[in-house]
Amino acid sequence: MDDQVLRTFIRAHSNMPDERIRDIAARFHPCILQKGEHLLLDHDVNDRYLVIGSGWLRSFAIDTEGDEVTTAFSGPGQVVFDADSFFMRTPSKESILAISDVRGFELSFAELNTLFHVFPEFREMGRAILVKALVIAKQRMLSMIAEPAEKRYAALMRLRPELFQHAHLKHVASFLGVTDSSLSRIRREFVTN
Amino acid sequence: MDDQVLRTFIRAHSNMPDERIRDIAARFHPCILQKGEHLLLDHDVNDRYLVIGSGWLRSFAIDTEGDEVTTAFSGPGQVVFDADSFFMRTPSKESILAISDVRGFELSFAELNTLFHVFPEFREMGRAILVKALVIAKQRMLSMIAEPAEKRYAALMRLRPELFQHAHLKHVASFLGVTDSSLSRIRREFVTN
DNA sequence: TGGCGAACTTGCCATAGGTCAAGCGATCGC
DNA sequence: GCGATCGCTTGACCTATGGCAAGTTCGCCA
Repeated sequence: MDDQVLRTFIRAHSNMPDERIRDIAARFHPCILQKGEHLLLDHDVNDRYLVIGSGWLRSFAIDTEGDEVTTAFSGPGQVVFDADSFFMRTPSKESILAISDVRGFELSFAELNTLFHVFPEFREMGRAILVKALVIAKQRMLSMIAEPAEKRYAALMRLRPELFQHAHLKHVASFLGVTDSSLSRIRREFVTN
Repeated sequence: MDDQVLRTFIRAHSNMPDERIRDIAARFHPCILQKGEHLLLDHDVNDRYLVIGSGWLRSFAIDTEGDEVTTAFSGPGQVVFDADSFFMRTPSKESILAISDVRGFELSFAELNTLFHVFPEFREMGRAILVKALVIAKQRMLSMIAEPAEKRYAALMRLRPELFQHAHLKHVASFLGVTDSSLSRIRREFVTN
């Protein structure tokens, strides 16, 4: 598979010269997942740092009631892994599942660390990605606290409309922090108004 | 001021030999803040990476309604800074305020980066701290979605009881994602039961 | 092609939590 | 020492969202 997507990804998160980007991209391995396959299973140690070329994945945790809570949807041009498990080498508290056929490029923890060591700019990029993940988590937190479900839905619709083409509404619902029934009612308002 | 707290902090987040820890600790500058003083003001670029020796700080953002939402309380032995602003050199979306007199040790962005460069183990520690912050944000997210306010309050009471000695209840309320009235009612249940 | 199950919707009712305004005790400035 | 202010509580009422169960649509597979 062509690693154009991968190079674009690296370029988007750093400002390295193209040659350096090519060197780094060459270290990744192609990865293929079929719809329904897991990239990571709850309780395993995450050892796959995946940059998505095509397809979508869903990350989710199990809450105290035993219900799934979707924590992320990831699509083309995004990286997906559980930072906690991956970097701390601990059993993961979430699972990551392919919700369509997926193609991409991946690295193991050891490989990523080697690259971090060899290319300081790539290490910087790694940090920037962590910081961005943190920003996203904090923003989601804020909107959970301060915005009503309807506004959160509208924002998601506006910012990530493609997501609705690939994910089931009940998973979008748990991502938004509402039940599927409530999401259904919210959507009705949007259609009729 | 004695930098014992600082060395304990470094030891808690890495496994460097004591000598190395001493070298690193020596690079920090003492920091003193009076109650009511800001460590960081909304819209400024955060350039202070503070390890708290004594005292408490509150981090908060302003929501779309213009109301404060408390995003963190930080006390002795914790580090406080806005990762987004600090590492990305962008205007901060939150403020950090001393809610009691504070003593600690700080580094600027430039100084931290120099240390990261000189001591690879310290750089690892920096990453571990980012990852831990991300884990905390995700856990809070989960409990926001899956737990009722009463359970979130009970958990906070259990895990960080000291916090209630230093923070106003209305700020604890916005941290828990409820109004001060609701928190008051929740607390009543806990007293009478 | 018929039937099953999954995804989604909907109605009805229950409830957690929000809003607003008032009360109340402690603290602070004068 | 006294009024103003602040932090917190409380009551009355309201709204958003949840829980549950039934209904609908649709794709998939026997």
